[in-house]
Amino acid sequence: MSEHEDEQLVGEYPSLPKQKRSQQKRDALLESGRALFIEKGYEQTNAKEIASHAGVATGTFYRYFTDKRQLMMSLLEDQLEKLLPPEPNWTNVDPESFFATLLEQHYKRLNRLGLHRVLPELLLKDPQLAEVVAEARKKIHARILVSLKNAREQGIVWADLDLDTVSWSIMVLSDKIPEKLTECGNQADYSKLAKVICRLVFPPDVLKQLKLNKK
Amino acid sequence: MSEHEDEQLVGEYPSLPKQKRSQQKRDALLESGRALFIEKGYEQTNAKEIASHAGVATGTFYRYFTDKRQLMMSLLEDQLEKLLPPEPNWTNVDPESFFATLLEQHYKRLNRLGLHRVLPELLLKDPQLAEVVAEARKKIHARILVSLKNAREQGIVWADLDLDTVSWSIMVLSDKIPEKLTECGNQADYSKLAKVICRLVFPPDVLKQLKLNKK
Amino acid sequence: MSEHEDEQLVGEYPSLPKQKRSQQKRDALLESGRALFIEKGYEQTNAKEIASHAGVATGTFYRYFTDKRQLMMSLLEDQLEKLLPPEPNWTNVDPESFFATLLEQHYKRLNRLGLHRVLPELLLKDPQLAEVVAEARKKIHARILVSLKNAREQGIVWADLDLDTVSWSIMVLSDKIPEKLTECGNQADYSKLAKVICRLVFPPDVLKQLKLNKK
Amino acid sequence: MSEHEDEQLVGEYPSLPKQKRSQQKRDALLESGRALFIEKGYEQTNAKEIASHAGVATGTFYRYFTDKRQLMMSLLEDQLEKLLPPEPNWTNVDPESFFATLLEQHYKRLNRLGLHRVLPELLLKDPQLAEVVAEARKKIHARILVSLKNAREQGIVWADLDLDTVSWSIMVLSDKIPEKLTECGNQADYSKLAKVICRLVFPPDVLKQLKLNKK
DNA sequence: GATGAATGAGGATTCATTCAT
DNA sequence: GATGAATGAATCCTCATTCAT
Repeated sequence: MSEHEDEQLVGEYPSLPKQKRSQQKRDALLESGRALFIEKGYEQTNAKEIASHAGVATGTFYRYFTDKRQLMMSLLEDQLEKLLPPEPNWTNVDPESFFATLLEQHYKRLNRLGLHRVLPELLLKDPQLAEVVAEARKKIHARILVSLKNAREQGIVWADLDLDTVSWSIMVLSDKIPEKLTECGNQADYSKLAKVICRLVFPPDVLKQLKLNKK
Repeated sequence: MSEHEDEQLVGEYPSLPKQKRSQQKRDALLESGRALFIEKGYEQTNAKEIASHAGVATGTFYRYFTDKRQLMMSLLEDQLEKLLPPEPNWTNVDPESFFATLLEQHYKRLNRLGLHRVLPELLLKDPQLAEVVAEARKKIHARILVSLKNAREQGIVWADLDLDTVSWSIMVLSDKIPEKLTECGNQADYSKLAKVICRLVFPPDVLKQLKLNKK
Repeated sequence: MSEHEDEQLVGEYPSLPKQKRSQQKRDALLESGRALFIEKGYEQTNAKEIASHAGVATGTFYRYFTDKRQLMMSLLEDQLEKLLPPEPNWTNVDPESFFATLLEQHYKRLNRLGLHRVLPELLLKDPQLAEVVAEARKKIHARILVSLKNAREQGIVWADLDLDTVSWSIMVLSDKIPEKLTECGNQADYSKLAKVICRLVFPPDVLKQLKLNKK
Repeated sequence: MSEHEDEQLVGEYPSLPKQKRSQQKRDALLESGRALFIEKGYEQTNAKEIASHAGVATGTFYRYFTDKRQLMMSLLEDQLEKLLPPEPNWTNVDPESFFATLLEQHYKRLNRLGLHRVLPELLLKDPQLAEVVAEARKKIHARILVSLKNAREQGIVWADLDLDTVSWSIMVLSDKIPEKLTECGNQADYSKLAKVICRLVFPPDVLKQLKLNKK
């Protein structure tokens, strides 16, 4: 057998759960893994704990996952794509409100996943997983970039900024919201940050016009 | 040298090395710790490896540090403050070049430290250390904020943005440079990012004026 | 069986063994611990040895005991009270034979426990355990004292001796039998020591009378 | 070199200290060893601590002793023989006062040595040392036995007791004084125990006569 | 399928002893 | 002689993984 046999993203499941009870157990394990990874960190959580938190025996864990790394991968697979932002139609929205709402939603999703707290640790130790994450980030980045390019074609974004850099900046700032809220403490910062992001994208006069359009 | 000179934040060392050879060993251990933490991750590195990488016996490690956590703390203490940005005089510099240079320096420092790759992992598991880091970040944030406030008094920054949010954004974007360079691959992105940051701070006409002043 | 039945003095076990096989392993570990403590001394025995002597893996030891100290405590708990002497009815027994038999039994019990050889070492290093042992000794002392007091009320013991001191002396001499047999080598010394003890308790004429009563 | 080269009692000294400074250091080490053995137990004390308590470097310890075992042996050699009781002249003393005084002195010596607290631990792990101690005890036992035999020739001890057992009992009870004082707390128990011991030796009428002789 | 007891390699740490200064 | 830093074998304990029930 090749050492690389599980180089598809998540590897083969020890068994493909087809029945309802099985699926429930697998879900319980995923959820317990997520909760414990967030609470105590990836490294500090072991398979036994995940199993017992999910109300199953240690051995059962290994029926559904080869190890906690695979469970982690499944979590990521399930959820990373949920972070893709929607494609906005700039002429229909108030960009500041739009970004503020987006940031809040993004923050809530990040918080629900919670994984952003453990990811950095994992990326270092698990290059395969790092790739999965990088891929997801590239998608997000690309999605933002496309929006910006569309907007530029409409002549509504700064002409002198590198859109790739701008979209990357938006992504980074969005990702760091949880940290900002922790560091600065103010729960209503979304609109402030939304304003900052809008400045990166729209010249003030354009922004004013867009707001008027909306109303 | 006073016996108490480094009894601050990190607690007492198992032994305060007084002799030159000792200091060399301690330094070798610190450097090995740094290198291995960066290379393999904090969790994946153990005291034995650090010692052997530094060319000393396992026991010697414990002569100088109570455990690898303390070594980590020492690394941070030694180096976090080196990340403080200088206080700029906006009327004397071309802001874009200034930021580009700053970003490049910051990137090089981060890379030299390398610790940014292991920090996230640690912050989760070690609240005491998290505090040290948060403190350092607050200092950096504050330093940037002060610069911006001075600039605002000179009427040279956007009047409608929250400076706290702007300075936080600058810090976050700076910190993520290593990641950007990895993700996007382009080593000459500093000026692009510098432009983006300048847009957050200076209205375009002000910026043009500042550039002229410089010349 | 109640889950709480042995949560007394020794604290909770890492796991309360419920199954028969488990109980067997736990017992095997206890027995191995006892044997090795006696053979090599407490300090000289480690968990790995106890486990391998019991035919289980090191980790299994830690499933049943937090450390060897707890195993020691369990041994003591199980067995100290077995050393309590029976309450004699002086008018029904030949005191010399009674004591001789008692001494022999006590000796055999001590030998079976074997712990008397390691106890002194432990008492110094483990005050909690020292308390357990002191408590047991106090019970034994008290039991002897009660017997003597009853006998004195019947007017059959020396009137001029301090009964507390006498009962303490009996306890001490009994405890040292193993040492005496080692030092002096004579296995049939029980009756000699019994005579000595009888002299501490009964005036010769009373003793003669008691012997007659018996016959 | 033979593995048995130090089978004389204490082994060869790494160096025979002839000079005053050396002798002082050696004494300081012995005293520190004694103090720490008593305070923390033999096993719990290490060479480094003994050295530092004596105000010398670790290496110096090994100049004077091959290891802490040898230091222990030296302590015993120096002091065990001090425990030999004096030869009494029964016709000249009040036996009860004599024994009471003897017990008190013995107790004080034991306490000064303090070693009785660590001996049991050692005897088990170090048969060579056990022999040294057994030898010393035999001497003490013999000394008491001789006294008793002399007394018996004068017809002043019980005729029906085994003198060997009686002398052994006296030794054991004497050795346990520290424990009795701890267990029972009464510092003035010497005379009570002296009475008990006298009962083992002298018939009451003889004792009365001896007391009269004294006066 | 499910269980959870058992495994044992591996990490963290200590300390008796040596030896360069 | 004296020093104390350095050594590394040995110990304690954990936990990912297996497997008999």
